[in-house]
Amino acid sequence: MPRKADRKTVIKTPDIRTVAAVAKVSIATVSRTINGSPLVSERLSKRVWQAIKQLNYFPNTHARTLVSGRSRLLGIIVENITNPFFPELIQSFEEIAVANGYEILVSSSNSDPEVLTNCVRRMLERKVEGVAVMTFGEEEPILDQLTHRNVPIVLAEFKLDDPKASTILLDYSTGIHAAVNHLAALGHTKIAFFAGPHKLHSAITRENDFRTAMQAAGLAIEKHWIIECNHTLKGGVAGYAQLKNFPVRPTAIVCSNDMIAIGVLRAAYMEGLHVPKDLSVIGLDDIDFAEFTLPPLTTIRLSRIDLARAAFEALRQQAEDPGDPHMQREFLVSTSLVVRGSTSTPRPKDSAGLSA
Amino acid sequence: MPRKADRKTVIKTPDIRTVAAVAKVSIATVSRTINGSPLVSERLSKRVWQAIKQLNYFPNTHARTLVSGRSRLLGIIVENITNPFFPELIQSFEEIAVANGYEILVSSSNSDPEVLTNCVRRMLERKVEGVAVMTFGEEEPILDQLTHRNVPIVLAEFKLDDPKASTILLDYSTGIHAAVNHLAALGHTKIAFFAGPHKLHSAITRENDFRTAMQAAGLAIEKHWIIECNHTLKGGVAGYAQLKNFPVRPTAIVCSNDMIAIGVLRAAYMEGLHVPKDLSVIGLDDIDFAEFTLPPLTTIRLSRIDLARAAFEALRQQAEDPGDPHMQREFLVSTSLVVRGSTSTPRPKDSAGLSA
DNA sequence: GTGAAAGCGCTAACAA
DNA sequence: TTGTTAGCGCTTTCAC
Repeated sequence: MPRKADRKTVIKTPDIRTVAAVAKVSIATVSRTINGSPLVSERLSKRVWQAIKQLNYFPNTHARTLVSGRSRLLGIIVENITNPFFPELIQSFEEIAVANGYEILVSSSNSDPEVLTNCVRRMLERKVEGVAVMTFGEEEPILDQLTHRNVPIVLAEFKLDDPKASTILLDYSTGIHAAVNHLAALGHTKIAFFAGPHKLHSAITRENDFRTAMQAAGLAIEKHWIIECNHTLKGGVAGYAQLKNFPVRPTAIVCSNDMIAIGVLRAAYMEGLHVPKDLSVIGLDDIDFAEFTLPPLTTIRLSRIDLARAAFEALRQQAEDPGDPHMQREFLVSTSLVVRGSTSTPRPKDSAGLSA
Repeated sequence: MPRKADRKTVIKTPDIRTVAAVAKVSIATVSRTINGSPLVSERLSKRVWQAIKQLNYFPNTHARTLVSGRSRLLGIIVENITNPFFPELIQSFEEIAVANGYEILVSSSNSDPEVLTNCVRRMLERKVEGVAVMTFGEEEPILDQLTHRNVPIVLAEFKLDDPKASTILLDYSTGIHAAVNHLAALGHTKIAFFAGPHKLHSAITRENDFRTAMQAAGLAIEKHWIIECNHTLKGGVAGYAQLKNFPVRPTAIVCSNDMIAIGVLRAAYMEGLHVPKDLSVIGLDDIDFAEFTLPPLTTIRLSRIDLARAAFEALRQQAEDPGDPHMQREFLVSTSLVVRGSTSTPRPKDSAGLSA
C-alpha cells in the first residue's frame, strides 16, 4: 500500500467499518441508514448519523458503484466547449443532474471522430448511466458502442433506431419562419443564409427550414447567397468574404448560429457597412453574448435550459425505468425570435452602397 | 441483481474473467497485460490482447480505483463556466489531462460557498487525486476539507500553508505595466480602472498592479475612477454608468477582465462615444472573443494553456511523487499586452465630448 | 430491525 | 513468467 501512512498521524480516511464501530452497529445498518432504508430504527439511525458527522465520513462512490451497478454518472458530449452555447448548456445540464443526485462527465469532441471514440470509451469505463450527445453531428457509427452496452443515449436532432436511444427534436422551423417573416415585413427581399457545415444535421435542418420559410414568404432564394460556414466567428468572417464575389448583395443575412452572425457583424464593420442600416443580421441560439454585441443581435432563441432539461429527462427515464413501455422517446424543444438591434428596414434606395 | 439480464440475449458485459477464459490465462495475466507489466511473455500477451479485442473489453474504472487507490481523476473548479475564459481553460486542462491518462471532473462554484462545498464533497466522494481551484476567490475555508484528506490542490493566486497545496502565481504586473505605459505613450493621462469584485484575490492583485503601474508612469489616480465591477458584461455596463456621475471623465479605461471591457465597449457605443477616439479600452485575459469585438480589443493576455499546464503539472507531481522534497510548489504564469483596435491617442482637445 | 456474509471487478502480494 | 488468492469499501441477500 504505497499511497498513505509513512507519515505519522495521518488520519486514515474513515470507511463504513469505522462508522459502524463508532456507532456500535453493523456495517449493514450504516449502509441502510445512509441509503434511507425505512428498516432502521430511529435509535440506531441517530447513532449512525452522529458517528458519520463526527468522523466526517462519506461513502466511496467507486465501491458503491461497483456493488450496486449504478454509477449515478451521466456523460455529456458537446461539439466544442469553446462555442459559448455549449458551456451554457453544460451548466444547465449539470445543475439539473446534481439536483437529482447525478453527476456529469463532460467531453468535447471537437468534431473529431477519433476524439469522440475516446470520449465514448472513457465514459464507458466510468460506467456512465447515460450519455447526452450534443454534437449535432454525424457520429452515429461510434454511438452503438454505447447502445450495444445498453447505455442509454439521447441525441439532438437525430433519430437512432435503437431502444436505448432517444431524440430531442429541435423545432427550428418556428423561429426561422419568424425571422424570415420579420425581415420580409421590414421590406427585405434579398436575404442570404449563412449555413453551418453540412456534416451537421442541425445545419442542414436549419438550412432547409430557411428555404421553406423563404418560399412561404414568397421570396426567391439566390443560390450564391446560401453559404456554408463553420459555426464560428471566423466562419462568419469567411462567409462574408465569399459574399463579396458576387455583384449583387443581399440586404439581410440569416445565420445558422450566433457565432457566425457575430463574425458577420465584425466583417461588415470592417468593410464600413452599417448594421442594420446597410445590412440586417439575424443569429440563432441567443447566447448570452448576443445581447452585448454591437449592435445587439436579433436572433432565434434556442433555450439551453429546455434542451438540458429534455436531455436529462430522457436519460433519467431510461436509466431508472429501463423496461418502461410508455417511455417517451422523443422530446421537442422550440425556438423563438428575439428582436434586438441588428435588424431594420433596408436603406430606402434598395441596395445603396451594397454593390461590390 | 435488478440491472441486467431479464431480457434474453443481452450480452453480459465482459469482465476480466471473461477475457482470461477466452485467452486461456489467469486473470492476473490479463491484468498485467493491460497494465503493461514487463513480466508477461509475448506469447500470452498476444493472446490476451486478441481476446480483449474480440470481446471489446475494457476494464471497470471503479473496480480499478477501489483496489489500487488511484482514480486517475482530477477535479477542476472554476468560478463561472459562463465566462469564456473558463471553458477555454477547461479545454486546455482536459486535453493535457487526457493526454496523460487522467480524466477531469468539472464544477463551477458560481462564487457560492455552498455550491463550492458541494463540489468539493462530490470530488472527494469520487476520490479525485487532485483539484485545481481556479476560482480566484476567497474560499480557502472549505479547501482544507481537501488537504486534510491528503488531496493535493493547486490554487490560482493564493498561497495556502499546507504541504498538499501549490500555487500558481500570475504575473499581472508585466502586462498591466505594459498596458499603462502603452496608454501613457499614446498621450493618455486620465486613466480609469474597472476593478473586479474585491472578494477575489485576483481582482485585488490586478488593482494593486494598476496603481503601481500608474505611479511608475508618473500618472495620478483619480479615486472615483477606480470602480468595482463584476467580472461580467453587465459589470462593465454598470461600471460605465457609475463613471457618468462624475464631471470629469477619463480618456482611457483599463479593465480587470475582458468581459468588463466588452461591457464598456457596449456602454460607450450606446452613449454615442467612439472607441478608441473618445475612449480607449483595455481588457485582461484575451479570450477568443477579444479579437472579434468592435473594435477588436486591446488586452492583456493571460494564457489559458500556460495556466492549465501549470495546474496539471502541480497536481500530477503531488499525485505521483507525494513525498518528493524537491517538489515545485510555486508556478508562475506571465501576461503580456496585445495591442488591437480599442486604444489610440485621445482626441486632440483633451476631453472633447467627454464631460458629462 | 439487525447482523453476518457473499460478492461487485479488479490489483497486488505471494507462491509456484 | 504465471497463477492463486486476499481484499479495496460498499450493497444486498439471507438468516435471525
